[in-house]
Amino acid sequence: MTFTPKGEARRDALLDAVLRVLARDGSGGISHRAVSKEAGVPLAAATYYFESLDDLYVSALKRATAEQVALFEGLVSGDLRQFAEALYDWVYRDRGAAIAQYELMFLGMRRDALREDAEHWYRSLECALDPQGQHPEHARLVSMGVDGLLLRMMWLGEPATVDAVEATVRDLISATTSAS
Amino acid sequence: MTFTPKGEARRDALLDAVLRVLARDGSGGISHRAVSKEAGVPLAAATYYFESLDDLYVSALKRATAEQVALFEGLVSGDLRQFAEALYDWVYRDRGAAIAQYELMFLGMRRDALREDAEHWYRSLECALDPQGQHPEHARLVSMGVDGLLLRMMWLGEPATVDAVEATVRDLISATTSAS
DNA sequence: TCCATTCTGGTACGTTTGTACCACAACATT
DNA sequence: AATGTTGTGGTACAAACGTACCAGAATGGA
Repeated sequence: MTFTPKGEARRDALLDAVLRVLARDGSGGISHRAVSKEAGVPLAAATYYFESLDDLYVSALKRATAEQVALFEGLVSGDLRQFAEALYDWVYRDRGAAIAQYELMFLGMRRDALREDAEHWYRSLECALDPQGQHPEHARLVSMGVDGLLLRMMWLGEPATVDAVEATVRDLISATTSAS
Repeated sequence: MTFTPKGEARRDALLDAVLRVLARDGSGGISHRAVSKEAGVPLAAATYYFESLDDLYVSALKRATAEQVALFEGLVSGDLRQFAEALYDWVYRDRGAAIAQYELMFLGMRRDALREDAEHWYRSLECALDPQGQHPEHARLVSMGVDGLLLRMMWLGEPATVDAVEATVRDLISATTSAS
């Protein structure tokens, strides 16, 4: 499974397209034809670079997850403002993409091939909250809250401002500090 | 769209089948044929009682959501043990069904027809935590934590015992009490 | 330059899909 | 008993699907 640079580029274009289709139409919208059309490549390219639809699917998820993990891990620890901005941007900049990420999470629960990556993504959230690993129990509680916060943002569209997001994160953190 | 009692029973059987297929194969497994086969009725019944696949889908979600809401609302307020047991049973008794419920949540985010029900389900969690509506901000934070807890249970299989679930809920509640 | 590998893009095939249709059985109402 | 509504189940069909195939273009090392 080794490709030329140009081939690799086409492969990447297909993976990008998967994420766009996913963000636009949800997981039901994924098909060889839809993705290849979105990527602007012939149908056969999708079957040439990925041995099955499942492979295409899983590869795209792995990359999306890795990007998300990198985003979380790139956050300066303790900078709540930056953290809140990251959450805000992620959900509201492209709501479809954020929803897709969670849809993929649940897809990962049903596919062993994705489970490991999904757990990694999940735990990276904890690491962003507790980089030193000094308060694991605290991080655990806060990450639960942040997860719920993200769902609420996607769903209800609130908190609707960066400030409000930051305030909520601050509440979650300061609140659970006393219990850790 | 009114049906005879027997017709109504068949309709219900189809809705039940949707939930079973959903729990077993995920949202991608839903089709007229799969559902009718699962329900033990001919294909045409699925098209007779539901004007489209979307209608079947949406109707099943509405019922599943309503049941979930009833479960939450039936909880005796303040009885954390009972609440923890409800969460534990819901996730671990039939993990596929629990995952399906969340998959449907995300489906609801993309379909206006489901949005209202989804929000209702979501808010019923808050009501279970704060029946009197006396501490809305507190309930908001705790419900976020419980949401995250549910995801973690589905995903990582932890906390793995009723006691541990209860302890976590207790932590979430007592912790955020100080911030409300 | 030659040749083997890699990549291209069009086409084809067998399945499964959503949905429509229809002849008929069951039923309720008069 | 007659009649109109409602439910039944088999079948049909066009579309979309995953995937396989292949003739040839492009590419890179000998």
